[in-house]
Amino acid sequence: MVAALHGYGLIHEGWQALADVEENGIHIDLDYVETTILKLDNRINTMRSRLDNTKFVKKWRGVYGHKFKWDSDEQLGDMLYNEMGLEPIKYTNDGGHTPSVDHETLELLSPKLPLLKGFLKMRKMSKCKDTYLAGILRETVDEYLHPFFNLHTVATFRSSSSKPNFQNMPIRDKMQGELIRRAFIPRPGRMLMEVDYSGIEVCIAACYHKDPNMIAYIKDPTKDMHRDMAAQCYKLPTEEVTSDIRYCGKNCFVFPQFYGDWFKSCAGALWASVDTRELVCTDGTKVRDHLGSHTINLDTLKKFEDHIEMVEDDFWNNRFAVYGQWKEDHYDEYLRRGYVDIKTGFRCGGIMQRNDVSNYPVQGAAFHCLLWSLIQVNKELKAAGLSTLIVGQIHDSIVLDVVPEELEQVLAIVRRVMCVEIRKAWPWIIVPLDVDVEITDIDASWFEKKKMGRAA
DNA sequence: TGTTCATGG
DNA sequence: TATCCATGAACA
Repeated sequence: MVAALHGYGLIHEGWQALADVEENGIHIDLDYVETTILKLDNRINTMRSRLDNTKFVKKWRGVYGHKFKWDSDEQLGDMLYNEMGLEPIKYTNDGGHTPSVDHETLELLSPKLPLLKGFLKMRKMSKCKDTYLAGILRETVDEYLHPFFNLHTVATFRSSSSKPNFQNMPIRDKMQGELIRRAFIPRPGRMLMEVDYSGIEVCIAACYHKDPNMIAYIKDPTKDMHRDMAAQCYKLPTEEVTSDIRYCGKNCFVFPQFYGDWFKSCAGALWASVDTRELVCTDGTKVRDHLGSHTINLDTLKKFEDHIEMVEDDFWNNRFAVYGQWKEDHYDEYLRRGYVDIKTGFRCGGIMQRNDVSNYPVQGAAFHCLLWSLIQVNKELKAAGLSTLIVGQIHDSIVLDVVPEELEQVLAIVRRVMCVEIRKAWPWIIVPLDVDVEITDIDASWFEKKKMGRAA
């Protein structure tokens, strides 16, 4: 019943389905947006007055006079590194000429200059006000926001979103997530639901390289790659790995390695996280003390780098040797042919960096799983005469505005299409695909979404 | 117009 | 040889 879509057809039907999504639009609490902009404006002004009384800002104003600007990174860097004589920690991407003033840097400098914490808070508030709330307000018409979902802008054949970008609304920072996502509400009497593919890029990568150990990790629910890698990186037994420690293994080692990072960079990030996240084992031991207890091998960053170099070697030449070999073979194939193909019917050509050659086909095909599903779900919702609507899409997730009475039927459609039908249409998907579902109460905002149990 | 920073997957 | 893909605001 579900026809296989390929290449052009996928984009054509995807574009039609996303046009429906754009037309549907998402409901916005306009009163909330307007009052929150005013509130943030006041808070930012209050913070600025407070900072105006500090020696640092007085000096800054003295140096720059009428050219003083709160948001000038160049002026801030000049004050910190020239006027105050602070030691640069890292540099911007211009060949080592400009010392950075980004969040990580200011955080590290804040013990010497506590008011920098105020600048960091101000930046977060300004971002919320000027990028997100202002964008939502500017683009909202009659209480509905209609972000664009483009299929023609991205090198990997992923989608993008603009005016406003619906795909980078804050969520990692809880305060910012709440400020912005409270603006997104369901249509009256309805609920917002978000369905996302779990670990889709890892699953799709496995369809290319077919590494048996990776496939085992995906198929066996008792196995956990990120937990195991965190344990190996921090030299811990797996029972001592907390969700915080696992998070560091995932985001400081596993994903960077997949994208082509190398051990020195990973070691630095893993090492720094021990302190910045104050990692503590299940049994209460501090990870810093645990690493210190291995003084013979791990008492310095250099020794830790050596350790992570061995972990990296084991990762690519032992644990995921087939994956590692695929990366090499795949790159050689690109050098011979001058292009790489995506399993969903697209060709990436031209001059590509080594990492791009293995990353593009995975990123593209992973998104196409979401796109294929969105097309089918959209069709089935219409065919069944349901009033539930798709109102957004974020690379590996679909956002729906759900009529409560239709919830069970919608869930059945979504799960069948996303986990079952897609594998019939695309037999090259050789691992199971799973979804996570989050949903709000009736009339509750996007911020208040909660995980939904499998039973429901 | 290009750079830096901040936000997401 | 050295972390992938985006959008967007402010500044110079």
